[in-house]
Amino acid sequence: MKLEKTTKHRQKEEKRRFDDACGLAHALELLGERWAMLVLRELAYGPRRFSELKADLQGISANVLTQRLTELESRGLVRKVRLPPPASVQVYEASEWGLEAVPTIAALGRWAARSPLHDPTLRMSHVSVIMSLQTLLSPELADGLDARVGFRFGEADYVTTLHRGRLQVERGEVHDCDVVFTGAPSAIAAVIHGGAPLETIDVEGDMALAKRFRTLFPLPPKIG
Amino acid sequence: MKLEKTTKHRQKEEKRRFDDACGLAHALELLGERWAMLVLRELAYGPRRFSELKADLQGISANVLTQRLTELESRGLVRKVRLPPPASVQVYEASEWGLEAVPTIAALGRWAARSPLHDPTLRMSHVSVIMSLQTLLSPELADGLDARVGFRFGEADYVTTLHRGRLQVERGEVHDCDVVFTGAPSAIAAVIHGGAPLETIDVEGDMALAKRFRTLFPLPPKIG
DNA sequence: CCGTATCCAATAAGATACTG
DNA sequence: CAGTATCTTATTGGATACGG
Repeated sequence: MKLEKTTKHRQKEEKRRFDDACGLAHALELLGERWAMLVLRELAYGPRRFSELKADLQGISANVLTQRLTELESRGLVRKVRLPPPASVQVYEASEWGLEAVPTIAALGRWAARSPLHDPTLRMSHVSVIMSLQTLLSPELADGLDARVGFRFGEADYVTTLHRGRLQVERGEVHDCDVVFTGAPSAIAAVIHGGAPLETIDVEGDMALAKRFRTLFPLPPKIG
Repeated sequence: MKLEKTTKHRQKEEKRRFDDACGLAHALELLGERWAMLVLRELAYGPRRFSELKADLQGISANVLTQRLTELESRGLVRKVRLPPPASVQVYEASEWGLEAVPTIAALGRWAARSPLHDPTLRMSHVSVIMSLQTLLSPELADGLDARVGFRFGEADYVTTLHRGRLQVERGEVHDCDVVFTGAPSAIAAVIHGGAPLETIDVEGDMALAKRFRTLFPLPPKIG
């Protein structure tokens, strides 16, 4: 005989909980769904529009992106904002608290880079490239070095400031930089993390600084 | 007209990848599936048997647990070990590298505890309770305090050592402790994190120490 | 162009029964 | 105890149609 429907039909509202007071379990309820952490990553350096997110999160479908954004908004990680005229476009931005999770998820990325299964030749978004710089910067190697380094990825520009072994990041027009890297995100990542020749991207400014800069972000050792 | 089957039928082997070189995306391929991080959490303090995992991960089904363990094993985070006779039982243990992810996922838990949606009255496993102590310990509050504190949860015992603002953890028999807490995981968590009266659990040993100990693990402030 | 909503096929998760 | 096998339900992704 069959039990009617199922023993205890879950209500739609309380679907798929872990029912675990552990903070980690709650973290997974907040942003454990597929794509959710990657959406938050894309918002790490400022608000983005729906179509940008869809383009940079290669493979996500519009309906899933809509759902993830709605969920993240209802949970307080993301806000839906309409920019004032004349721009007047709709953007999504991470809340203060949502941004606080970013260093932790970046640390997860650093940990995963030690996996032999990791394939660094795949596509990267510009956000991923900038985040990898912040995450992999070695304070020892950067010790005593001050620099203002610009990035032009085509769809987005960043200015990063190296100071006291930390890399501060701002999105926006490149100006007053000591050196500027121009190229697709994957190409720039290949130069900085993969040891590809500097000539494969455009570099303007202090070439000696450019050469030193690319040595400051050592990949963690692969596991054996 | 319909395209035959689908435009590009994914091979089973390359199912559901993110196709993103970002370390975070790879982390999610390694342990982003439902339950995977919680399985790893359960292995944080030593090997566990299948039935223990199934019991402590309330709500997981046997087939999903089997699948998560198999996947984590094939990815190098977990090893399947048969203990030598006379025990001769099968256990699962985290690899060195797998253990390296634990502080990061614990940090995610700490972040999530600030959510107003977090319900700390739900069930906790003994591993979660011990991990919450390690994660929430305030080095400032614990400054200068040395203590050996035991926990008897019924199904498992731990000895924790407070030294130099850090809490070291070992699973195993309680002995030579300054104070020992005995009770269900949720009851002990309620006393230490929730401010429940000390009398709701068993405390043996230095009562003054017990009273101070429970103040060393402040919850992060709720957002609001 | 900016999204939303809907439908459908393919997977993943869940419940439960069952086997060595 | 340690899982498999099987069936049901939920989620995902892809395509496409729709509203501002």
